[in-house]
Amino acid sequence: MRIGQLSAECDCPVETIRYYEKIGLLPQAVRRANGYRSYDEMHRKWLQFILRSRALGFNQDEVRRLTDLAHQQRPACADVYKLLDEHINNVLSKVRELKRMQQALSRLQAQCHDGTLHDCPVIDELMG
Amino acid sequence: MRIGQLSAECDCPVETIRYYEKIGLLPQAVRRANGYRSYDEMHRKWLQFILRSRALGFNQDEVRRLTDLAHQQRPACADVYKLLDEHINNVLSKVRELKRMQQALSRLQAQCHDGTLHDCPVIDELMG
DNA sequence: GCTTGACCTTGTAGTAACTACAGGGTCTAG
DNA sequence: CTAGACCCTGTAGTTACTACAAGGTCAAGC
Ligand SMILES: [Zn+2]
Ligand SMILES: [Zn+2]
Ligand SMILES: [Zn+2]
Ligand SMILES: [Zn+2]
Repeated sequence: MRIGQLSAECDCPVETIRYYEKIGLLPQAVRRANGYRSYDEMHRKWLQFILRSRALGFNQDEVRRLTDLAHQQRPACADVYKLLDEHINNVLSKVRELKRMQQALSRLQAQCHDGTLHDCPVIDELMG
Repeated sequence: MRIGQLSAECDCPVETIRYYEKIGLLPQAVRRANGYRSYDEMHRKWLQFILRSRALGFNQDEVRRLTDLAHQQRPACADVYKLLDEHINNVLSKVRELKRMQQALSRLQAQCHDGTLHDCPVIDELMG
């Protein structure tokens, strides 16, 4: 399988695949005589592993730790559990931060009275 | 007021102040004979305006639009209202995305059974 | 046989919003 | 007169990609 087909099957840009290889997340592709990268099912599995992890919000360092764990013959559940725990806490604190913003923003927006005012109090409040 | 004092008063790193000036968010500081930047109350107001906006999650482009509005003699409430509306929607969609992640992560974590297993099913699920 | 087009290669530069120096100048206190 | 705190510019690093530029490879069609 060449990179284009892997890209299509995993719905992941070719540049991203090459990038993951370059930073050592994805195992090196086998090279054909003409220099083209060649992939097999194993590569596809790893790429999907990475993509699923990214979709769950893990950053590159966390994905690397996950792949390291996955490379072990018997991945230690406790390690995975801890990694998930830390990450869930990160996600939850981002949610809290965004909700705080959203509430402050909605409170500000209410001062506009549907935008019918001619001199916006929001600007005044931001100026302090 | 020199940059150090402004930095201390606004709790904002000097580098960030210089950066905001460079990208044109903050009005140019007046220069003293020795080349040092000199600030007055007006600058402090604008810096705080920017910092408050950033704390509400507005990106640089949005902050620029906000400062443009704030520079008008009578800021149009409707414009501010719309800007807030768009931004609130961005924030809400980020919240939804993060909640989706958090739920998926918690579901995965539950499969670990408190990390007492010796072969982690999370890894298997991520591999697909 | 030759060309066209899709595909592949590398390497570099750009994005957002800063942050961290390196290498140097200025000013005040002891 | 010198140590230390402050200031200057400019460049490079961060994250996680994305977008070229410049060029090589290969199969199909004329
Ligand atoms: Zn587990
Ligand atoms: Zn995380
Ligand atoms: Zn308003
Ligand atoms: Zn926004």
